[in-house]
Amino acid sequence: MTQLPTLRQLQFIIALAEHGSFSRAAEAVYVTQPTLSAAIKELETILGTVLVERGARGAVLTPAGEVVLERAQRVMTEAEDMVIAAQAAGEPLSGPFKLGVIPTIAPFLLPRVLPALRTRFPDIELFLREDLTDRLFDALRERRIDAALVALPYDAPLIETHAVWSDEFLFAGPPDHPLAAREKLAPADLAEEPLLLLEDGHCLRDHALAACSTGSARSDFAATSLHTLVHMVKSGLGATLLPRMAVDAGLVDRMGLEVRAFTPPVAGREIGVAWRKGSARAEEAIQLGNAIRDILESPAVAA
Amino acid sequence: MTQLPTLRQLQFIIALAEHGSFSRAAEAVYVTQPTLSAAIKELETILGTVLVERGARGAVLTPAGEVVLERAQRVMTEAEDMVIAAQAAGEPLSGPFKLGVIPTIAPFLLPRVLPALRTRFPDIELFLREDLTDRLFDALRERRIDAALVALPYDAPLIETHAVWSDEFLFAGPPDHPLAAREKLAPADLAEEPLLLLEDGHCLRDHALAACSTGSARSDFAATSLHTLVHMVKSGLGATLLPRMAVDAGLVDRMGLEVRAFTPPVAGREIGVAWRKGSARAEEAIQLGNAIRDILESPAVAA
DNA sequence: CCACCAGATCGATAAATCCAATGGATTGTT
DNA sequence: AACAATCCATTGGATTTATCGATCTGGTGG
Repeated sequence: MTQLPTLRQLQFIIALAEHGSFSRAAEAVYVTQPTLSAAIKELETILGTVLVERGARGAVLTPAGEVVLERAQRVMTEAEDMVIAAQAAGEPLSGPFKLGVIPTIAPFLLPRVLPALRTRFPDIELFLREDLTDRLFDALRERRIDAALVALPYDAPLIETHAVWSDEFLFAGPPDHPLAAREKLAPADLAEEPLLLLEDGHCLRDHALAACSTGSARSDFAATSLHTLVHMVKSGLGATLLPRMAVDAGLVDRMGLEVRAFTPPVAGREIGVAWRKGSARAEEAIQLGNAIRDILESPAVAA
Repeated sequence: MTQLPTLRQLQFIIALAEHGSFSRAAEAVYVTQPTLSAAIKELETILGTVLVERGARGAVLTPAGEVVLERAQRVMTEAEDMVIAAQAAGEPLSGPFKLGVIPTIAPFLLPRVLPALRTRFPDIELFLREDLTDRLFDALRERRIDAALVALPYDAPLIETHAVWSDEFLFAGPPDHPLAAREKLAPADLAEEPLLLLEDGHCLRDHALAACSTGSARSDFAATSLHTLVHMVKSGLGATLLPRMAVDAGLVDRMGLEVRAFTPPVAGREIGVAWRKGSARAEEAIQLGNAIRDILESPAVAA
């Protein structure tokens, strides 16, 4: 068995590469320069290769050093992931947990579930971040957040998901809208109507368009949030599809809008949790999703 | 910064999981049982979780322990890869190197390049393994071999390749074969002929079939090696395509077969090196491939 | 009830880690 | 040309850590 390096040594060479100087790297990892020098030297002995070019102006990695650096960073993140995964396995959903939520879910879901979540997981410190799906997925891949609540389906590499519940689409239009009077109403009936939707980038836009298969959106107007969207509908600019969750949360209360469900089969979008493939907190993400489902299914508390 | 475990501790818990007993695991990693006990205990402290269920009949991992085990194994292989990559970067193509070669290349290529390879890389210890492409790729993925010489294109996940040289297909048939007399000969001309090929699993079979687009093989006969294949051709069972490399190596010498090149554009297969994606020896595999190309392009030594 | 085996504990010792101080080499400045 | 400023290597000694042998404890099965 060949001698293995120490994680500490890997940490050191990463710091050395980052700072380009033994002294400054040593400072960064809270050891003295001789300690770091000795550690690097021993790492070079173990690996049988010179990793660092020592000069009067500091230290530069050799090509072999670059190779080692890259691998060392991977080893370190894997090791850190292991620590997180272990802590999570021992005491799930405790400590800091960074959750991303898309803007068409956040304002309607969070007020409803956050209190219950805190009751169920008293040790959790939930950090929330509201952003578009694309950017949340980027954040997941870059480990800036632990999980995200998004609408599915949404194709994304290196991302895994777990469905939590279905969010039905409702028709919403001005009171005098011709479709509002129909007995039966299918999403496809909107195909001929100009649809008022959120601006590009919001997945709700794409899912709504997909729901009324051949429909096309008004290209001259687009809303930046569901709240502005309903105001635009109120102004008679067109009809739209709203997620039931937003309506239940009171999005259109006292707006004087015509809102009605579609005749079955209903259309909608699937809400789910997403996490980076291989994430140390994948199991927790699933548990969180299930907990949210439970909370949503339990009778709502009267305000 | 959270405290990180030691690679040694990870090594210990892997051994513990493997042997199911503190004493035997300690033996396996050449420490005493108290040492291993202390190390595991400290690992549990660092991770803040109980990893092992201690019982009178030995030790069993807790669910959290299983999670840690899985991650720990990944960290360890990453770390080992780092050592290998570093050593390879410092002194490329030295030490043991396990190379797989497909059967339609090995007997014709190796005698020609092995001596020169040993001259060029005197410190290498080349271990050779002859097998079908599928099995070589499995071996690459399972880290049992470092690189493989195969024929491309060949679709395989987690495998990367680097083309080395092109191996032209030649027509081979009995002397009285009607096609042998043609002035111009294209692979497509074989479409109507019954083709004699290697048995299923050999990539040469697929590449040859692809070369004469609509061709179909004789389903009643298939050869197990190129040597038996030429004997079957000699017996008048049909015609075939042979890689030029095999012919150059003397496969059909004194056989009395009609062998001729196709009129350009010629058909053939690409020979290349393959390695597991992310392999620590990817760079060496490429270098080895380039070295083989150099050797093949240099004037052949007269026997 | 008693061996027996497994793991925990203990005390001593060997080894690794770390630091402060120092040395040698190079670069930039006066 | 001498000097000051960096930078990394080295040294020696203090501290911490790892490891071992011996021993203890607590379940299991006979």
